[in-house]
Amino acid sequence: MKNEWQDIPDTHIAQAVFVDVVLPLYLPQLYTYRVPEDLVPYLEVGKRIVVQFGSKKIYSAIIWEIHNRVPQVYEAKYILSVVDDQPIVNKKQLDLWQWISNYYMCSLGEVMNAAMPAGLKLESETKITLKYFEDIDYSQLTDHEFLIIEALELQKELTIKKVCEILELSNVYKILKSLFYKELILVKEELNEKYTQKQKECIRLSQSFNNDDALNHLFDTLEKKAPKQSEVLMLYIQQAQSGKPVEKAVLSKISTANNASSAIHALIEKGVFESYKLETDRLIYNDQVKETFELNAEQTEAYQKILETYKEKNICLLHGVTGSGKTHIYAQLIQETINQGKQVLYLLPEIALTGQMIKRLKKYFGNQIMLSHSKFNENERVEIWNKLADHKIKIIMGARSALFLPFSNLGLVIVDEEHESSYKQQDPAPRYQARDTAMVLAQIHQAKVLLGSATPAVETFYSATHGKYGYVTLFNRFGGSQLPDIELADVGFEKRTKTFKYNFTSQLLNEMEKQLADEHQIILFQNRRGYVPQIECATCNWIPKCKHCDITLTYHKYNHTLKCHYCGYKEDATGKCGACGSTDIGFKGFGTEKIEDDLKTILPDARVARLDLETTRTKTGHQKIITDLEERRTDILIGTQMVSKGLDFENVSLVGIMNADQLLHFPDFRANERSFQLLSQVSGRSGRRLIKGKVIIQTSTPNHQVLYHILQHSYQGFYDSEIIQRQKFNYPPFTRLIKLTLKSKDHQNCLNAATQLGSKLKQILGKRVIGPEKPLISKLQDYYIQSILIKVERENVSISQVKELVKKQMEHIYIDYKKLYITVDVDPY
DNA sequence: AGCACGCCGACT
DNA sequence: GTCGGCGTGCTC
Repeated sequence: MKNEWQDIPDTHIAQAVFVDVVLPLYLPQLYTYRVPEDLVPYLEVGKRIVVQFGSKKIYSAIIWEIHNRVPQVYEAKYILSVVDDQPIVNKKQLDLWQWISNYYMCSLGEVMNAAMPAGLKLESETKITLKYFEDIDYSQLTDHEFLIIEALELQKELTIKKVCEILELSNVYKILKSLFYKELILVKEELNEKYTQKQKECIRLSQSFNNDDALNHLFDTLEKKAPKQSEVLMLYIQQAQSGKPVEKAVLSKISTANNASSAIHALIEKGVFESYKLETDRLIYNDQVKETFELNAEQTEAYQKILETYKEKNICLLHGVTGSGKTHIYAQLIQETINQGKQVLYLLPEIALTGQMIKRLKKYFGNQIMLSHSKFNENERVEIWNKLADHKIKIIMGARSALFLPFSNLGLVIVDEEHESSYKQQDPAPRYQARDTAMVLAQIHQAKVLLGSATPAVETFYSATHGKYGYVTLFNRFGGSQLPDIELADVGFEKRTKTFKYNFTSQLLNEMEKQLADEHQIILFQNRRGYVPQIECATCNWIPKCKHCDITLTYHKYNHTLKCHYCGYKEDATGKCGACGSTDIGFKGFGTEKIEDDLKTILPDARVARLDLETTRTKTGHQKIITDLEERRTDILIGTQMVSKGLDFENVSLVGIMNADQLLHFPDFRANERSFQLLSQVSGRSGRRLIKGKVIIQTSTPNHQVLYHILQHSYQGFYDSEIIQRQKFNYPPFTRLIKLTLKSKDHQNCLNAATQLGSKLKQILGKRVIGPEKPLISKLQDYYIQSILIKVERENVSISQVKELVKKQMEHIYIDYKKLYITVDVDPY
């Protein structure tokens, strides 16, 4: 017989336990902590633990790995506690983090920062308090110290940040240290839970009044002496009949008494009511599914085809024109997926998240669906996170960051408007492309992906037509509305014939007058906000530039300022040349504000509105402009990019593109693709069920390839000519790009570092390396910029090896050059 | 990213 | 001579 005692020790030998953790910091590695024996049973990958990092800071970190490898070169600190009962980040999420960190060349800490709502990341704050309240020898104090003590006598507790504010200093450490050694203050690190459950105050009858006799008696006395209280009590009883808790705020709101809340208080005082707190959701949504939907014949066919391709492929592109009813197909697939008990992620570009489509899906799916976007505050984000983790919702509709939510059982990921450049996060790291990351997420979950677009990204269409993705089309416009007529207006020609006035060709202007006479509405698209982009001295050609950036300042007429759209720098427009003092200042180019102004002269009777960053600063501003147009209080809407997305207006019959040239001639390999997408999309705003729309594009290069394909409404034509260019010049989808950006406040330092890094990379990668070169914007916020582009072919080269190599070379550069920052952007946009 | 330590110039 | 500036390197 086996000795039972011998089996046990192997696993139970007291072996030190360590955890590798992810800290929510921009640090390249994981850190190893030791776990006290009593906490070992609570360890689990994905749980949060509390650790001290550095000499004082305390953070919550995520457990990445639990192991027994004793660190050889340093003594590991002990973890302080385990926060969660259950892992807060599941294994699949961590797999995604790992992939993003590898592919986009960033640290796990950076991914964690993007992935978790701030409310779930705990960080300590240093707080100081007075040690003694009496017997302070003020004569021993410096001026600074005195100020702090004085503030503490009033406020009890101060954060480091407050101390800095009081002293108007950036570095207060030494002063605090001195106070600490004088034994006047105490310094503590406090870890504060950021998330708080929202509470609402509710009212209920106290026990002694909760019977008919007492109530009747009460009514008798109140009716004469305090009619308001009587009314409030009556209202309460009505409300309470539903069985739901009665909110104090609701009660006082529905009461006709003008100060009902004081009546409620009086009743509380009398012991009739009791007030209590109820924890509540911030996210309130409809309970019932309100609408159903049906697919028409073409949609049904497309839907069937999608299901068919899913038998072989996991990814499918749904290529459908605007208004062809893609939403219905999405809805059908969502329904199908949740019927199988699986979750759905529906990604949209941020700007589209305010549109009508969301309202529609909410009506179909009621409380099974939830929105997640940047306008939500931290507490709301935590609630979405928790709701999904607790399986209280099945469908998430959100912007790119929704990828990071705690899905456990995804069945379908929809990426709508898949070509949108806002799927790519620019800054800070992780610089991920949400569409591509969504495909990886789906793979982790064994889920299907549906990419939807009317103008697919060239890379996507390439994959779809080369058998990598399924491909389904949907081309008939819903409700039988037709594609708009598109015309080009030749700016060069009209300038020569002197018919070009105030940035309008006569062709566009005549059409506008005609449409207005028919009481139709017009959208004008100008990809530039402000009044005019530049002002220029007519005498010496001086152009005002930003002090901190290599950017021409934009003139804004409404507050008479010159503004840098990159760093926000502002200065008053003096009306004088900064070089020669001449007052003969001219305008160059034009923005949305200028168009609005000009229209007042040209079409004084038209009601004009403007939709751009300036007018939509406020939350409600955006919506007001939209509803004004919907309800026909606006005749002409002038807008930037914003007008191209997610808006459908019944009565808009004309879209004017003020200047297509700046789009078409933008120096970037995606300029053609962007132009085609934007022009198609803006054109799609014109014309609906009853009206055949018209689009007029003003350009000085009417022979441009892209415009030709726009006129033909031919995506295929555009793609065919574009893909040849991409292959010829080694651009995606034939290569992968890695862009390195070097920044330094010292111009020479930046240039030298870039040159050295460039030549080192060229030694190994040869002509795959382009640059270094001065980018279009060569200085931003006082930093000089150089960029290096690496084109890596898709076949026969290991991209991960290239990445390793780049990393190594970057490390060398960091040793040789100080005060230098390098950012890496994989698949830049 | 913080934070601590160390070196250096501007003042009592 | 000290105070406070900022530059550099480390954090398990």
